[in-house]
Amino acid sequence: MKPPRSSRNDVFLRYKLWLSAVSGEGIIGEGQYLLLRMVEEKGSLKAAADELGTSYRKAWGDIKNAEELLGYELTDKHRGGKDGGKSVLTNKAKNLLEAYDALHKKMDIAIEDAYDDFKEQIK
Amino acid sequence: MKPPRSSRNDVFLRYKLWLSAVSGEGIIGEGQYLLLRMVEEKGSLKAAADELGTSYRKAWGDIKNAEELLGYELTDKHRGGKDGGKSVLTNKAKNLLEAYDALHKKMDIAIEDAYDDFKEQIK
DNA sequence: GATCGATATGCGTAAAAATACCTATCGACT
DNA sequence: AGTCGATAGGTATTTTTACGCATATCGATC
Repeated sequence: MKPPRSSRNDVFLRYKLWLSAVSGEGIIGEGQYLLLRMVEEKGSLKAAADELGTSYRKAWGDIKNAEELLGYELTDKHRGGKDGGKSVLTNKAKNLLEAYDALHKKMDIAIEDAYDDFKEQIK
Repeated sequence: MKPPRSSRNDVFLRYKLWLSAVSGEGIIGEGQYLLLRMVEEKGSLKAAADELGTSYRKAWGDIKNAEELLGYELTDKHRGGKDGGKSVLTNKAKNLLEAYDALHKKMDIAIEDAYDDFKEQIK
């Protein structure tokens, strides 16, 4: 019995989805989504960055950038205290993440549907 | 009468869709799609690259890369002759472009549908 | 068989994006 | 009041990616 002939050079479909400003500049993509979710879980930006294996500098810059483009804060930031400080998601941020989640789920379903037709068409 | 409050920091949804190899390496994205369509129209890779404002070198490299990953030729290439040479899309390439088109249309519809819900959810 | 222009490809350079480094500041807690 | 660790942010460095340059090759047409 022969193996399917497309086993070696098989193609896959990938996509990226992100929020952008009118300028085209990216605001929230997969990375920022994960970062914000991690902030939510860890309670601090530093801990989130460490956990994701990225630098604090980048994480901080990404969030600041997103906040500037959105025009509102994504995290409530606190310095000082025994633990040095903390970051907590704003309600708007939580809302945004939920919406992003829902959006991504819909797109995942759409692409899965389309993928079958696509493969049929190119074979 | 007040303008809608989201006129300045409005957000948009953007997405990219591409074919990738198992390795994750990109094969065909928007750029390659346009390039191949232009080759189809112009009958030569050079003319296509010129028209799109990119270099022949890059265009050639992109197509070669895609062909290697796919495991088949996207263009029939001819050197010599009065016009120096030409490139013509293979049937497989035409097929692929059609499938890519259909896929993109479906995704455009899906994202348009999801966008309304998204905006409602974050406002 | 000489010509001409597109295909073919290596390689050096430049532009851009990501990452790293460093130093300051804040404030709840002890 | 002193400490500690996270937030804050400027600047340098590295890595990646694209672009440009140069040069060879091919072959239908004349």
